[in-house]
Amino acid sequence: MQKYRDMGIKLTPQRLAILEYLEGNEDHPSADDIYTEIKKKFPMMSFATVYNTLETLKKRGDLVELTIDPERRHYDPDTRHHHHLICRKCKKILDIHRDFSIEIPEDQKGTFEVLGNHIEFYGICPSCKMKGE
Amino acid sequence: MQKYRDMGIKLTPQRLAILEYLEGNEDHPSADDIYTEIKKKFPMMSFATVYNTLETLKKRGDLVELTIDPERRHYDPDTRHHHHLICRKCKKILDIHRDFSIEIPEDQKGTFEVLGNHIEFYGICPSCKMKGE
DNA sequence: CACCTTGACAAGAATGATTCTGGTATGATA
DNA sequence: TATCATACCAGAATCATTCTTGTCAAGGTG
Repeated sequence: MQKYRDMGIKLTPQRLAILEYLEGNEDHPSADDIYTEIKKKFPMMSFATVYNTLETLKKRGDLVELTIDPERRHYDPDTRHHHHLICRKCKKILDIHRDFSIEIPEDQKGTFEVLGNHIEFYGICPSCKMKGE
Repeated sequence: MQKYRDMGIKLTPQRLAILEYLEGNEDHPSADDIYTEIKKKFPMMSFATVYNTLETLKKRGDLVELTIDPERRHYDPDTRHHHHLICRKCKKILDIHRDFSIEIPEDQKGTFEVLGNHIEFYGICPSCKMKGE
């Protein structure tokens, strides 16, 4: 996240902790991951605060919500356009920074205004491949 | 779905109703959509039956679960490999049948075994564009 | 066709992620 | 430092999905 000196958002210790946790984080944590971690430092932390903060960051465009796991939402502080590689076994999510120029041909797109895209690659990660048969 | 004469699955009126509803359906319904519709014919229908049947079909490979909407799961009886176009406003989901040859370059993929991919295009559908400014 | 076994059904309880509520506390600003 | 908007916490509420249990019926067999 940009230096927390941001503008327009009230800085509280809880928010700072969340911002710090997210900064450079490439694990695509869930709200629960964040809550559990932050709670170590702030035992009074409430789940509502985590969700509220995530919502605020999302609205400001400093956080992206991923809809990859049907069980729970994951969050990605990397707001640059990129794609994901997901392990079918351990569910780990990896970033793919690469531009694939994909365009829907006119005849299928019609007047649908395409604003963007997101590719999910799925398969088996190295460590799972080693374990499993 | 292939002619219900399938093998290995016990045919019940409830299942037939669900199969019929799904046959050729391109609306990507949620469990609730299916439940609500089938309930008209079978007022005794239980939600558990819908979920059980969907699970069974999924296991047999006759149904694909879509993780596109963070609110609820959607189901697609079209099991051919294809992609989706999602309207940011009305959340409508459209099919894109087109092969995009996308490959992750070796240096990023490493020994990750990529089995497939799914592209989500998002934007504004024609009817929403017309309504909104 | 009658019987039997297995698996499907309904109803409702349980679970778990996310959202909401209401009252209190605290940054940011003057 | 006083003010005020806004964030915080705790817990309740919501809602999709899963689980449980007792009952029943589909499909195969004789």
